[in-house]
Amino acid sequence: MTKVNIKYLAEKLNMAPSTVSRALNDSYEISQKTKDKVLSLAKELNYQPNPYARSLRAHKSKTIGVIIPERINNFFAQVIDGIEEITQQYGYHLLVYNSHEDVEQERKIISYLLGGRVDAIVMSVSSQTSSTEHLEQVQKQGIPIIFFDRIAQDLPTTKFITNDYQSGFDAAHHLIEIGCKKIYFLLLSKEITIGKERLRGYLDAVKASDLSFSEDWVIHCAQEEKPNIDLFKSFLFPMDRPDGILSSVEKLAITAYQAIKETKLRIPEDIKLITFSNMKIADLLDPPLSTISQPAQEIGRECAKLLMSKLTKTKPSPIEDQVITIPSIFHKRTSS
Amino acid sequence: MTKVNIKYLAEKLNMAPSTVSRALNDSYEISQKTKDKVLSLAKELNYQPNPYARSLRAHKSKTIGVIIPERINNFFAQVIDGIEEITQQYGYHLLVYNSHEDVEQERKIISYLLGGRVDAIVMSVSSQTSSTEHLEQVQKQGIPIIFFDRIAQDLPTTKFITNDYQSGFDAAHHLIEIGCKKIYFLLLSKEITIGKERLRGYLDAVKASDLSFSEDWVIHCAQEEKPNIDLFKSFLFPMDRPDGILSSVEKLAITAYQAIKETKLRIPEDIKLITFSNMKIADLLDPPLSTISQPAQEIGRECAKLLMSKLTKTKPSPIEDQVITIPSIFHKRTSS
DNA sequence: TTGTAAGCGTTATCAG
DNA sequence: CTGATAACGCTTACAA
Repeated sequence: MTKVNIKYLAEKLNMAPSTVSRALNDSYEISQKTKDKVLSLAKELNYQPNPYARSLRAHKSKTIGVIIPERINNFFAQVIDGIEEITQQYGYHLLVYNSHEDVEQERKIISYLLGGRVDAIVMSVSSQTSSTEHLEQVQKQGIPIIFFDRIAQDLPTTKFITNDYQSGFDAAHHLIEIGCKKIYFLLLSKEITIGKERLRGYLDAVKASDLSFSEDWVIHCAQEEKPNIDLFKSFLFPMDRPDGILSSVEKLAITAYQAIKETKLRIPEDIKLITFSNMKIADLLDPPLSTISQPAQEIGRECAKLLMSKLTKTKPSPIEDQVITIPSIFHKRTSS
Repeated sequence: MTKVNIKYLAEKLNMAPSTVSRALNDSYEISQKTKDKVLSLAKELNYQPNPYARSLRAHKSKTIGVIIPERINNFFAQVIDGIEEITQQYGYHLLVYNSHEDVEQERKIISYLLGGRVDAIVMSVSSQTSSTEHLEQVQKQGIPIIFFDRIAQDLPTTKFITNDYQSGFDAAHHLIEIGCKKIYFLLLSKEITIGKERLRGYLDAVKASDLSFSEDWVIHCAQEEKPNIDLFKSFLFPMDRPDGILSSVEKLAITAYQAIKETKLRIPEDIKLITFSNMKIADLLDPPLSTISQPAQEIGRECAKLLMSKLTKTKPSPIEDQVITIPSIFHKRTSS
């Protein structure tokens, strides 16, 4: 475990460390002969530059922090794949954190990242996140932070979302068109923007129809599966049950499927269901599940492209305060 | 974007940087009064230590590198959650990389990690990985590396796996018991250990029976979905098709479901199917899919515990060369 | 109990 | 074209 560093190479070669450094960085002011000597020894001894010395010197880490609220979720996995696809082309690394939908965790993670560990942050906020002081902190420290999907609306930065309002509207409208009279909306949290927007679309569609909407059509769900199962069964069993469900996130739709199975109701005959989801196997469910799927990889790529363009520019321009919308796609399947 | 560092604090407080440093680190040789002053100013100015300066000095990064072959996969997501659960208790960070089942990518990632960027690596090798020079490199550099699930058998280190042989045997045995006469085995790659072990279990079970086993019962699949669909249909259509399938990984089982759907064969009447998988919603598939599910979170936790115990010890002991088995669980559902 | 100084590995600046 | 030197922010002997 000999530590081969620039100094060591320099000694071996009878050169100054600075010369070695320049040769390694292919500086124009070094002769080809010297470069060759240095490179070949470096290769032979398997020299690897110390990233932390570099970071310390350069004040940048070539590392991006990614914070998601849930890891076991295709959507977020796809987004990260998209981010990585771009960032790795620029030699950037990804520090990935799971906030588990918990603001406290989120705050802690943010505080870790404040010391310059990352050059930028891309995140989707937890469903509990209402106050955004901790996120403002990040900006104050001069660390670029951008959001996707679950965004912090008030922070002046770029946010990537899908057309949540329109998708919510369209999905609800579709349910109405195929004959649903009582359509429930499954909401994970009223804090998060996507929930709000999807809900708004749903509400507008329902209210524009001649259905007799009532506030209790909007179901405020828990994070955990157990209470949700009970909650869902409580409104599925009675005679005045809904005949349509629009779920704002995949997790709740899965739970709904389970609850419906237990009630012996049939999909889509007795109850129709649509959900926002990036599940690969919606086709294979019983019955195939209608989904609104988000362009997850693309969202990730766009986030990364934006950051890379900002970070690799010598004269850094600030990140614009804007919302960029990448449309989702509705996949009609048997469940609706 | 004022950079508040120790020097800056020291100036403000009229103290030496070393005093501030010691106070921040709660050194016993600093008076309570001084500590209070330092801490309060640090808090006020929101001081965050520079992790890279620390890393450079301490020769450790408090960072673990995680390499997986696929991110959109519940198993790996769960493992990472398990790892993070433990490492964050110790203040460690996770650099996560996706090799996309590609050895070249894997090599590249490893080379990034060689410079001391991480204190240890936990990984699952790509299905293409046969030679392991690049992994030996890591050990030579003195960086602890451990494996889970897809292991590099020959490297002297700790590997966490599940009882792949036994599970393969049991699943095949189960298929035989419920009447299958011709059981195909879906193999992703003959390079990876889990494939080999699961296959070995399957082979032993089949050969111990009175089925007329033939080599072509073992299907060597491609990485991509398209060719696999065609491959599967090519053996599902003929009269002498199999009546049982054991899939060594989730991805192939999904593809098999799709192919079977297209052939109009019925599961489980015409063909029975079992797969290794950590899918949450096997229950909701049509029909519910029998799975062998691995204790993913626990595997992650165990990997992390081992590393943490090694890394946080002052007198570091080497990582033992051993294979630790954590058993999988068979969930019988309708598909078998 | 506090201060001084050196060094972790790199690279930019300034000389030569 | 190459060498010496300083500095990034932090910690730790060693001094006081």
